[in-house]
Amino acid sequence: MKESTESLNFIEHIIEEDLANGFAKDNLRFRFPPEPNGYLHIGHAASICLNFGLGEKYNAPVNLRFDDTNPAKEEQEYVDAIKRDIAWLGFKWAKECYSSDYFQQLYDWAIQLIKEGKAYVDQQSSEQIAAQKGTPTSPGSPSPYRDRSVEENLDLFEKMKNGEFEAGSYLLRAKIDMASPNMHMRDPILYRIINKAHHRTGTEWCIYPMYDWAHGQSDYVEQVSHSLCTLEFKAHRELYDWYLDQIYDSKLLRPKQREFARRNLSFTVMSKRKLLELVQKKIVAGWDDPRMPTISGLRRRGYTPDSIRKFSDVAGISKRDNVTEVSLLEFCIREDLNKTATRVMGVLNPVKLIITNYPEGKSEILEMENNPELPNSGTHEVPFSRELYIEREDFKEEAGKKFFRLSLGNEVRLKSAYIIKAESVKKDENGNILEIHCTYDADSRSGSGTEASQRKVKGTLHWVSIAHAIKAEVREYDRLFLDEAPDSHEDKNFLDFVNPDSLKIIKEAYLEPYLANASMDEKFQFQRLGYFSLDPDSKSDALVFNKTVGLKDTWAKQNIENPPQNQPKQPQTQTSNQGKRKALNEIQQISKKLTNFSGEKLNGAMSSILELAEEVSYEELSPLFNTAAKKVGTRIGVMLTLSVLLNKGQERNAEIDAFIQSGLEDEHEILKAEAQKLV
RNA sequence: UGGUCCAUGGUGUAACUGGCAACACGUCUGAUUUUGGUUCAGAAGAGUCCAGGUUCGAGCCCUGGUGGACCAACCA
Repeated sequence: MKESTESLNFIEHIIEEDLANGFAKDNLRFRFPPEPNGYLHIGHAASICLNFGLGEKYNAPVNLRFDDTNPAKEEQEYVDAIKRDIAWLGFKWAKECYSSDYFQQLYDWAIQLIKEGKAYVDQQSSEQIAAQKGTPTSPGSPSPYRDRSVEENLDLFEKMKNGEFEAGSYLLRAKIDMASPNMHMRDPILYRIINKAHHRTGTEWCIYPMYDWAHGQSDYVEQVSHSLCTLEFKAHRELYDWYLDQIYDSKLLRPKQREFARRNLSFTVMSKRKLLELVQKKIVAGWDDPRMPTISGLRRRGYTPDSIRKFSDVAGISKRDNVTEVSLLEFCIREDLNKTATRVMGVLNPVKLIITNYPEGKSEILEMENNPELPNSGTHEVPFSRELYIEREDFKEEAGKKFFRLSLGNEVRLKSAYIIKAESVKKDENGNILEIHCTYDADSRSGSGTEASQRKVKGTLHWVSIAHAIKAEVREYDRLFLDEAPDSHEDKNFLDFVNPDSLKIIKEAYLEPYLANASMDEKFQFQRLGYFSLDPDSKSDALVFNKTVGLKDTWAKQNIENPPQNQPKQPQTQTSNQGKRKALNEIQQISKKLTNFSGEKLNGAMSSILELAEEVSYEELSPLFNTAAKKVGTRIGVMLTLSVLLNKGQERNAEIDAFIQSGLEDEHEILKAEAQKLV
């Protein structure tokens, strides 16, 4: 068991409490229950890591159960992809299960329900049934077929099962409560007729159980102790329990469902339906497009299982709506790759550099560290010669004080090689730089131990020898959407926010020859650029690298004006994405802090209160006259608001006078002063 | 208009039966650095949606508001 110092999430608290109440640890059992109708994404990873993590923590089995009750949507392809992804994440399931394994048991239980008068066959259209269902605010009404005899129900259900009816013509429904405030309890559907081959049971069945009927019973069959799912299933819990009540044998373990919030990531979408839409509309190249938040997309992008597990761990589990910043995910992958990726050099946007005092035709082999973070990671060879490519952005004819790279008359080091000095440039008729002419210090070779080699220079550049470089394609990715939460806008479709520049293909990048032998599972850091790994599109003579994530770049940051977000909350406008909050409410929140403020902050806060006060009515304000004496800030805010109302012609009354009087008698100077103004 | 759930720095989570609000990401300094990376040292940023109550003491408990999410597929 974990140290008690470690903080637990609320699910773990529930389990600890169950254990404390006598639940046997050996009976703990979990499951991850995907529907095989799409690929797993980073949101699923949260659930996978939660369930399998619990399994590891408590040494309990975790089943992988495919919730395959709808042959119209599900396919073997998805089953395979899901298994691959979970295994890749490094988790081992105890048993591979399928809801379809329990179809016979489910059917038998359904017969039992019918015999007990708790289920009936309906034969209305879906429109009729929907109409009878009522709305969340008004009760439903019973189906005319609700009170069929047991015999008739049994007979019809038998015929449904035998395929004697058309798809959609008959249903089996549970008889619960058409007036329940919980819509799911208004005679939910148990079975529907679907004439489609199932990926596992083929054409054996033509009736298929609904999610609610299958899920809890599957948990029960597998003796899952804690059935964890996302919040939108909260309302299903009552039904989950009702179904269990009907079939539960008290000698067996009774599963319980608990719900947690799904994890959202900023600048992307996280629903299988929407991801499928991106695939089908060819906005991305497929489920495993490196821009997709799918596990397979992240894998192709170069993310590691560890980084995803770390992300899930550090993001946590709770019950509130959330949008986690992608920067957290990026932190997790950088942290991992920094320790493991082999350092290499590649030039993405080349400009030619000629070392004029380096002998023509000469080349030499230099040594380069594989990974400075890993003590025994060794070195690899990198060829050096007279003509090199460096990054175009790494040269400026005239540099400012803060530019540490190459400029005319200044020295920089070429990583793992020599110190060079830029002497002149050759340009075309449009002024574009064609060549940079440099001289090098022959004594300054890295690792030679000479005094010259240890000289401090302002910058270090990566480079590649033109004669030895290999060409490769490099694909750089940016966020797929321009909006932080693209699917949270009622008035706009998430596709409206697709980033048109999310993919940048560099057809000819120049890489050091060492990379010719790169393998698919190797991770690289292209020095000063970021982390890269091979894309499966690669051929042995045509490599394709994906950029996983860039290095943190404090230089780039200086060149972009980014709005500081570490400022104290501006009291002025609190509109944000919370929708319009009531003005008074905002005033209250600002007022509360008034006594902590001084100077400009105080003035700012007070003037925004005065502004907001324009929208406040006397009826709203007057209850706050009773605000406790010790809550001075709120009382000042109320006093300010009152002054605005009085200015607008609000008549004075006893209530108002009393409030002003109380302010006059107060010890707090600001409050007293504001009250004074109203006398 | 009903039911259910949620509300803690910019973001994500903590705070065990009430006890001076913690951690991570992000942001900003400075040092080190043959990656403007890493590492190291430090800083700013919330008084916990609002109000009332209980209490010596409330982010945690009670009451009433406010805001947000979910619920009416023969989907899961």
